Amino acid sequence: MAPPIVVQVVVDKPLAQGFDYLWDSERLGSAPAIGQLVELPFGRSNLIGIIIKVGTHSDFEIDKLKSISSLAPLPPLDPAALRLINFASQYYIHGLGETIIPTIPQMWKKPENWEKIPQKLIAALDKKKKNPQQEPSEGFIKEVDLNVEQKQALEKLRQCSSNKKEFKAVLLQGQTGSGKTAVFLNWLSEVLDDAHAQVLLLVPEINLTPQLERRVRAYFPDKKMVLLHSGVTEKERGIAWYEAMTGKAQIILGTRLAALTPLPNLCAIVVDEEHDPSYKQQDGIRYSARDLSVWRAHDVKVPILLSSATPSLETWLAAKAGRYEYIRLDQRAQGASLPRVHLINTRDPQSHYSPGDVEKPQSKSLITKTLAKAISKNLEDKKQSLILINRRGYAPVLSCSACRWLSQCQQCSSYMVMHKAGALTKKSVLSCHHCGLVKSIPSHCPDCGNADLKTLGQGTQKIEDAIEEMWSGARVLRVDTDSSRSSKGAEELFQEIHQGKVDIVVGTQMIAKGHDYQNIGLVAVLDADGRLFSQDFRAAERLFAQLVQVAGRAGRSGKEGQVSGDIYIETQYPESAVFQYLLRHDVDGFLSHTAGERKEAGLPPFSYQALVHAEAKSLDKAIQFLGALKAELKSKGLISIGLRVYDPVPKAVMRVAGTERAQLLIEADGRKQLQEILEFVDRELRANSQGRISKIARVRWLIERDPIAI
DNA sequence: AGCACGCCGACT
DNA sequence: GTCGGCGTGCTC
Repeated sequence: MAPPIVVQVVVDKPLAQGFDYLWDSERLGSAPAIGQLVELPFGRSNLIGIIIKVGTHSDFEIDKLKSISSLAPLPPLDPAALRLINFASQYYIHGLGETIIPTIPQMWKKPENWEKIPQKLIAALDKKKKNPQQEPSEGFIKEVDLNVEQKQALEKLRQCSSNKKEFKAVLLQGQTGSGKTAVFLNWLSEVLDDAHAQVLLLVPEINLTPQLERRVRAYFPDKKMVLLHSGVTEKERGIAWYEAMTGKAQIILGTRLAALTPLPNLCAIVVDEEHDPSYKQQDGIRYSARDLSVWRAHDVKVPILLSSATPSLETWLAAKAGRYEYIRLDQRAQGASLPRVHLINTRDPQSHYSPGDVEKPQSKSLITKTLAKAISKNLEDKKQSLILINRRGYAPVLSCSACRWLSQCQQCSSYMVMHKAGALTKKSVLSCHHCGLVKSIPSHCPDCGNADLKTLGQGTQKIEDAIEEMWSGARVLRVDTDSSRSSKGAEELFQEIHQGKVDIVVGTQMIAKGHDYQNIGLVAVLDADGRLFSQDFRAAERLFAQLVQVAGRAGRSGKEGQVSGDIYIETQYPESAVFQYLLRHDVDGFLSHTAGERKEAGLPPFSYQALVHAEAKSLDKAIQFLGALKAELKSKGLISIGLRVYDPVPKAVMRVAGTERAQLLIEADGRKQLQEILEFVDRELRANSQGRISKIARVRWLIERDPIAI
């Protein structure tokens, strides 16, 4: 008798090993293959798993092995997809099973569906074919209509992709309005000349997909495009993923979660706004979709284009050093010019209203005199204004005027934010943005009974009120996650701006992303300083990118030709580098300056970092746990030259929803050194844990490679 | 992770 | 006497 077939599978549990099962070819009706999705009995439940090994041997006793119970009606994940997942698992120190299974859409994870899926799939695809979705298409710029600079960029890109089967990373750097999208879509059109070619197009957030989707449709009306992002329904996502992994879809447009989709005929990757922090996943396996995509392009030998107006320091330095191809677009296409940047020094009394001022508003103004004048002028010119304040709610803290009471959250080490009544909540409330706790507003101070409670600081709601009061005739719209959740969807709010139904928009960073408005004459940024002096060394880099992005919203080309807008930034520190480089629109100067600082301090990208996160009932336990880990590393002689292990510290927001959080920073001069120490840490912690919770003191831990916020 | 097994305290 | 607390160990 032939020896039994043994397959090894991985499952979605925080377990490092695979598990062996018997494969009954007769019952399952086919031979096993690596990458196949199967159902299996596990303990006393049934799970799904992916086959990672096929053979006849097992380290486990063969007659104690259970059998694979069923097989998904799905081709196996292709070898390149498995290599990518395997790399992600090793690089980010995360179990293979819990890396791979979460990338599969829900629809395919239910074995009870498997039998009926084939018919359903055929029906769904048939229906789509009969009623092709008619999205409006727009923004199609033919190659002949590109400007000289764009044509040169396109030519360079073509050279990069002309040698079939060669890896090439390209940075396409150009300010908003320089026509980066038109360049890469024209480039992709050539890549897509091959009828089977697949291209992966990544965008940071779903907000950005509708506009890009319409544009891609305009370029490729005959190509099959699928969308993969969190806004797509489970069923659609299951079908889109299937079409991508079987090579039926040519264009895969999505957010970071699309980066791990198996794509058997992948021929090019584009990462739009490559610097954007939302490419970094912040829970589960904390991967960077941009970094993984670069690895993937290298692995399957295809070109990858990274596009941005403000590249990440990592990418910019790689381009400068010649490791990446460097293509620049320095002109604004279609004749638009750069917005004028104005810094308003809020320490300067001249900026504020003084008692004698004629137009002095009744109440204390939240907006400086300079900015108020500019907004009035902009209203007269019949232009829209965008006011940015990166704080949701009415005020970030409520305080007692008599004692020292502040609206501290009971479960978190942060303050509860005051939200005024609106569609979302019937009454005004205090809300914690960390744990989600909502409380009614106390009428008296809980500590001293004083009835006079005051708000400190301001959020979008308070600014909205202030603006409505100052410009009573103007139509004001607030756009933040609260307003887009309660009344209308974000897309609908954006449409109102597009259609000119609004004069002044008040909102969070949300309004700055992706949407190109045609009639914005003024952009104001209130309270940008909060992020200037953050503990996080990347804060300035992020602030700069955001400011350049919002500045780009002003002064896009109007129908009448050249229109340039103004951007006003209120700050107490106009002399700081971020603002000074912004004033001159000097992206490269800022990056060069930042690179110098980082190099001096030995920070990334001149070193490599990882965090060990720890969560426990008490801060002491979390700190002690990390302290013991550090001591262990020291005693084993693992902290060698070029490797720094810092002391464990409480996190910036130390307590969330009642759990205390701490972290340990590990920094290495080389990637390999970091990999080795992290593998040791993982083995050590796993040996003393059940899952990711330590046996002693019950501390939940997690390793995070290349953290973007410290 | 999720779940059963197991060994000690305060309840019908 | 037993219900249930969570420490410990296992899942092929």
